[in-house]
Amino acid sequence: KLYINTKKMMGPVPGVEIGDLFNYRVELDIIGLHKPIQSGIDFIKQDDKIFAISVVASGRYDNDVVSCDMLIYTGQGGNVAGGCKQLEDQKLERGNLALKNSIVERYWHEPGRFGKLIYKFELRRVPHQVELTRKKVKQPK
Amino acid sequence: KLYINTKKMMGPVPGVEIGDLFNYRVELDIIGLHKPIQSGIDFIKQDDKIFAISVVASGRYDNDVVSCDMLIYTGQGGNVAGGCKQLEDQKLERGNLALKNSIVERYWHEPGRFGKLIYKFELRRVPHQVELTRKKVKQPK
DNA sequence: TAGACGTAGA
DNA sequence: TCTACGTCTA
Repeated sequence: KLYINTKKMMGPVPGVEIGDLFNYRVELDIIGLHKPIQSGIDFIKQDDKIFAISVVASGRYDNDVVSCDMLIYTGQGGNVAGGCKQLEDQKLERGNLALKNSIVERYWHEPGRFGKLIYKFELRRVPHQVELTRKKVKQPK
Repeated sequence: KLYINTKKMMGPVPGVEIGDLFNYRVELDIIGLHKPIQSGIDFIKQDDKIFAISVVASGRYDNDVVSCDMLIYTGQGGNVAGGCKQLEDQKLERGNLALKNSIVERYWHEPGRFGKLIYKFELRRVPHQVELTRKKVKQPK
């Protein structure tokens, strides 16, 4: 059972369970799981500081799933409009800064495919989190 | 009253009246008024030739409303991904070619703001078409 | 695979 | 105003 959430908040989203599958980003927006329509990192401001509350890894970026418990998440920024090419170094701002301030085990930056700096964030599964079970979902045409 | 149309066709779309207002491009898609989600020119292929069946002028391009009966519609192409900058000459292909093949009074090309060629298409209202009456619509937040 | 008059939020 | 792990069709 899903609820409609319009406000951003930290912590789990009521009605969403581990393994839930979605077809479109706007679905995440509607149920409040991840509000940005395109951006991969959602964050909120608290006490003049920003904190990440959710990330999306849809496969568009070169993330690295080290194990079922660890994900190396690629930072944002530096891309030309429309994506594809890294034209500038990524900076520790916006989503990248929010990740640093909150849920990240460790982070660093390294040169990417086009020689520009890319931030990497090591995300770890919550200890003893219930096991992921992929639910079947009807795919669009 | 609106109908759901899934097939592209020439001519008027049942249920759509002159002056109807829409908030989102996807609405045009759903009712079959204009299928492309982003592209401004929709077209179909007939007898190995493409013909334009609808255009969208949402204000993003530098169109020129000469009068309530004439619109100078800007062609497509040459833009960097994400829009904004004209990097190459537009070509007489895709939507531009489709417009040339169908509903256009006359067309030409000229250098745009960035010195690259831009196609212009003169569109004229159907003679004695019923007058446009803007309908009130509730705007999103 | 690339092109396209998108969309919402910071 | 600019960014952003979109989304569809040709």
